[in-house]
Amino acid sequence: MKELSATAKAILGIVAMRPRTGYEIKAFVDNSTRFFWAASYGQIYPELKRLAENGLIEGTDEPTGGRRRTVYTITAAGKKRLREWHREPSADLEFRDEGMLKLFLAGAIEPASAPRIARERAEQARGTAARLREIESHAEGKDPSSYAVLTSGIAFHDFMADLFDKAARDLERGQTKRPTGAGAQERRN
Amino acid sequence: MKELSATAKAILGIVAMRPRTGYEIKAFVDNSTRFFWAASYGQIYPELKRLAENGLIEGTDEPTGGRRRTVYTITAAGKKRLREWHREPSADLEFRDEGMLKLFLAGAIEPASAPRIARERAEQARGTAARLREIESHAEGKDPSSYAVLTSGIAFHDFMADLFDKAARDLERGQTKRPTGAGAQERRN
DNA sequence: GCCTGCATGTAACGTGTTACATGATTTA
DNA sequence: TAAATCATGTAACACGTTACATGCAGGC
Repeated sequence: MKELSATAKAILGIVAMRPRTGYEIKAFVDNSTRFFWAASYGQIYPELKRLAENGLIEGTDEPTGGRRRTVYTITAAGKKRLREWHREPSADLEFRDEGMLKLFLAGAIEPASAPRIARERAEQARGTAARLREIESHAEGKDPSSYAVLTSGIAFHDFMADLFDKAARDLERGQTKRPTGAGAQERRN
Repeated sequence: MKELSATAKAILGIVAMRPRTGYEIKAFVDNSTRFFWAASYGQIYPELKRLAENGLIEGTDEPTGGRRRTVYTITAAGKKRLREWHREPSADLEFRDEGMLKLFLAGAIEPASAPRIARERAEQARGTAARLREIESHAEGKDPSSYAVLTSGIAFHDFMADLFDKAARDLERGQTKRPTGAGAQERRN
């Protein structure tokens, strides 16, 4: 039995919260972890099968009328595996941000458009923060740690919005405080 | 000539800053855009060929002694393409954060370890911020917009460190301020 | 003469998204 | 009865990383 991918662990963890079908897992991901951990049907269904084959979860047929339906429950082995994972060091966060990329390259493309790019990115962040607040208001994962993550997500996107607004203002004024000697040196680390 | 991938645009943009070899592009990415846009040789070299075939960049052989070396320069068509891209709406930022995932699932795995997870994640963020400060101190991309992005990256990781430290403190005290009625309602959006 | 850095490339692999196919149940 | 939602699944494709192969140049 090979290493599990991080996505496999995410699915395993969600099943650990309470038994669910593949469809329910997708719905749960879409309105909770989506912003830091997404998953598609193309991953979920094959992964559920693999986890079941490895004895980490167990599927029970629970049809609703004539509609087939398999509910997965975590096993003792699955719980053990999750606790092990919890103790291992985590991978660095990875993110790709096309807005940042555009802003970074603005000088080589059209310097004058830099403030606009920054403003647009700020707007995007505000939108995301608003959607997270929406989720928070009828929050499902109500235990302390998942609530902490939700709150952090909101704070994070609020922060990004402020950051890009500030960058836009600086760029508009042409006051980007470039590293011209003293100023930049005194605060390294 | 099909759509360019976002990575293709990143490479095109870097060539637009000044002519470079594939090797130099990789080095540049590794110590500037890496934290919001990474790229590997496996992408860079094939992509440079494709961009050249499409007439967006042009490769010139400039060997150093007997060592073959191709320097790529942006063409007029390439510049045009970049300006078009600059005007299109950007994709949402996407990020995956294994530390956040662990924290989110902590309640279903081992609630008592949640503060530790949060502290570790904070430590990681401090490390990343420190590496960015290092880059900032001998910054290559010195134009206002790329400098703004670098500064933002530092502020971002500092913020993440504070965020997770704060979450850790709250979780230690068991004071996670859960959405118990009024408090949570009054500030939704 | 050896190691590090410059330089180019590819094959294999793993991961993830999109689009499609199928069909039952519930609600308007 | 039509549309939305519950439910499962896969095939094709796109994207990215890792590991390897190759070879020259410069400094110790």
